[in-house]
Amino acid sequence: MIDRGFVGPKYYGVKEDLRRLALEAGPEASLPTERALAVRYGTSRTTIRQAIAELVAEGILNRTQGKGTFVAREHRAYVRQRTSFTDDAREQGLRISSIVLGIDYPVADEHSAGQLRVAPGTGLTRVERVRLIDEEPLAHEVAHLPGTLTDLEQILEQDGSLYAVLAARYGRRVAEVEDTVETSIAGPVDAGLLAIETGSPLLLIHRLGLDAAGTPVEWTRSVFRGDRFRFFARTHR
Amino acid sequence: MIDRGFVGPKYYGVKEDLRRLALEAGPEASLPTERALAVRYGTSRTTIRQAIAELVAEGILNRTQGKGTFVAREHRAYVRQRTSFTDDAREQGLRISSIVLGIDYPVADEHSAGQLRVAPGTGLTRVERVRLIDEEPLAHEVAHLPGTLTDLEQILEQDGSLYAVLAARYGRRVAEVEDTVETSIAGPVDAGLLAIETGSPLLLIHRLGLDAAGTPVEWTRSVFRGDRFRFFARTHR
DNA sequence: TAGTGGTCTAGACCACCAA
DNA sequence: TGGTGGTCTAGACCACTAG
Repeated sequence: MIDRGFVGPKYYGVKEDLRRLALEAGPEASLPTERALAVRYGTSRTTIRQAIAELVAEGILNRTQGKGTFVAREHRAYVRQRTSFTDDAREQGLRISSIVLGIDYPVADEHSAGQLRVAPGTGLTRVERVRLIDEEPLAHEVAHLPGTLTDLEQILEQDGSLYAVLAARYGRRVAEVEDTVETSIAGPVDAGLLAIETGSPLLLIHRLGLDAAGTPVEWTRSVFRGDRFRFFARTHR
Repeated sequence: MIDRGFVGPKYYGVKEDLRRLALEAGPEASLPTERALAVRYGTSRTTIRQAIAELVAEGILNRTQGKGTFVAREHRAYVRQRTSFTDDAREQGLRISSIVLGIDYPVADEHSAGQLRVAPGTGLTRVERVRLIDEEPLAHEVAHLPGTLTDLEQILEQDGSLYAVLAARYGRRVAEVEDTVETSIAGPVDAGLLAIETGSPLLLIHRLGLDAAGTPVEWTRSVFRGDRFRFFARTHR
């Protein structure tokens, strides 16, 4: 609605041109090598890499050391419409799975105690997982549960839904959830777990699950791949 | 919970060291120049810039051409708890304002018609604004309203809240909103409007406002600064 | 005008992958 | 082994800010 004449730096022109090429070439197509692009555009490889880097951050391109640079499959389709990752995904007919990285039993520090509304020093159960959709890692989650639930591990392997296990085994039903959503940047750990590059944008979501009485049942910190995930919320005014 | 030994590339060590320095120095503190840091760390300026770039993307640092690099004021405190930016901000005691970039009257294309559930070709009112908090640009919004509301401009200047104007002047009350939240990357236009760098992470939010009968009243595309904004949602299961 | 960050170059070596 | 992307260098010039 406002006419914006704009001429940016050279890498920006390259970037927009590559974006167009990627769109035409379609998913899975491979791009020329960085060195070839540098020749084609009459620039240095650095300039090409700056352009590619931003397109990777936007989820348009993927690149793998030793292999090459490719047009990403476009599917930012996953939403979080209800309250359970498992339910959401099943509803969309997606094959979901989890890798349990670890379960341990720390005592509540000041922050987690405040979130879960228990006394600092209370025993907690902490579950660290990577969530996958169609075999692709999508999220890294650390859930904090009040109490020491020592038989959680075996149960979780059967049914990937933490909420279902909490309800069926422990009688803790989540009736309401509070989410905060913000952006974050992948550090090397999250980048490795999610198979993305350091510096990629993430959605950082903190979720507090409450039972019908308003008692906290679960407090989870999750990072989701920013290029694959879309958060959905419906609010009555 | 999982021990992760990690030694990254050189720029990553510099980055984490600068992060610590920034934390110690406190908000508004100025960093040494890139050239000075290059000498201090025994690297090239390129390496220093890569470290700084990621800290800027995380909202830890700001930099301005010709001035220098500074520790950002930490305040990612703004939430969107209710349904109106104006209400949310007032509730938190923040000074908010808007700049109306333009109002025009396009006809609905296929996509906006689908969102607003009107026939393609229907007249719309489009309002493009920059939203500011404490004089700082925070969001860039383009709202689409069904119908041709030609006297909107003067009214909006008096009361910044589009929702309030829609209710008071046109009897359209928003009873429910649906938000989708995803990440995006600032292009040059958004970067200029929001006073951030190209490539900075953004929260891209699409909001559909419905009245009590479920009729769409407003459909808005917003980009929020990812380093300053936190989205909040409460959902009953 | 001096100094800052912004962009770009041409090249080097490394880490990883596939044949 | 050859080719890819990943990191890094030493330097150049430009655009912008401030005194």
